Amino acid sequence: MEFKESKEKFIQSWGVLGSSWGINKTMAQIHALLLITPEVLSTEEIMEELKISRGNANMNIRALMDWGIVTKSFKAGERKDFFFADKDIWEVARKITKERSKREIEPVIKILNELKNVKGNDAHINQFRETVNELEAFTSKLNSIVDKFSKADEHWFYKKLLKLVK
Amino acid sequence: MEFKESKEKFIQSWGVLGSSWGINKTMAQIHALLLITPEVLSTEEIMEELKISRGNANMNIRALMDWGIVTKSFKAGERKDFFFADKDIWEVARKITKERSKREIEPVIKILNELKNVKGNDAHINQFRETVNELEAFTSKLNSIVDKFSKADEHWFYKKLLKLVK
DNA sequence: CTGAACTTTCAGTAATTATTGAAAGTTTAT
DNA sequence: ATAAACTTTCAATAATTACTGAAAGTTCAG
Repeated sequence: MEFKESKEKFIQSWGVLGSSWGINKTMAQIHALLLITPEVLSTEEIMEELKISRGNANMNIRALMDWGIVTKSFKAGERKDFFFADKDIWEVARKITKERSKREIEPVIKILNELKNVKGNDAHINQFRETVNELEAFTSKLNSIVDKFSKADEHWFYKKLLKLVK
Repeated sequence: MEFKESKEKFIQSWGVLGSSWGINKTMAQIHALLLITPEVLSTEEIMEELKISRGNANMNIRALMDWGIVTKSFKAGERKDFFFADKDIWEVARKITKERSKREIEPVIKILNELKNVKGNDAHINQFRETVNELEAFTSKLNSIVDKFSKADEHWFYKKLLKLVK
């Protein structure tokens, strides 16, 4: 396969994967492009490569910076901004995990904890309470694993996981 | 908080969580409703409770059955279908994990493996190859953990995880 | 068979989410 | 201070995705 074709396929696939995990397509594609590019890229270059508008590029680059997986950089004598992606996949996974836990899992745990306190004692309320309790326990456990993961240094966790998988 | 209010909040929250993880809102809400309902429900009852149309209810119930987390049931002397959700959260998580791995992760691994073979040797191609290799390695490892998880019996894995989190 | 009870499908529509592009804002060299 | 170079914002629009409801399909008791 030609490089150009491979590159397009890679960017395309990463976009699809992103969409199915609640990350928008363009954001995932910009990230993919930066991941495979050895040097830094300007907004213009990203726009051109992905055939997207300035506004779209700007917003999604910013989102990637908010997630902490893309960084702004400067070139001597140049006025515009350049960007590059953290190439360490482990680190990227950690940051994404942490961010999604914070944005999506923690608020749900909070709500589940509130809902535990519902009063009453017919079959419906009992089933409700049981489900909420189980979900809360499960989600909290999951979240604490995720948290451990997002704080661990690569080696510690990696070794543990490998052992787990054997 | 009143039961009715709690119930609505729960269904609502589960819908939001679903959306941000690529599961459609209604599907998540139907699942939430079935989870907290001790007895089986008919399509009509689900429609009524969630204020959704017959078509929508039908399609999403079917999707839940495809995922293996909702089951059709029959009542003696009644002609219509009734449904209930598997209440074992662990089991539900396993099934969802397995299904998403199959639908979303495995195809990506396949593509990454194809892309490993790109020929050439300038800086761009080298970076491309390196990124693709790392992503493939990472994703495969992740997937094998997920696979282990989806096959393990509750106890084995649970114990290991607990040790991990300590 | 027939038709009532029920389920499924799907074209049309609504709701949501993403994208554009031009205008406003900011920064910096002169 | 000015204006060129660049970035950000956001209202309008496009694209995508979800939902409705009526019609077609299926099943089964009589």
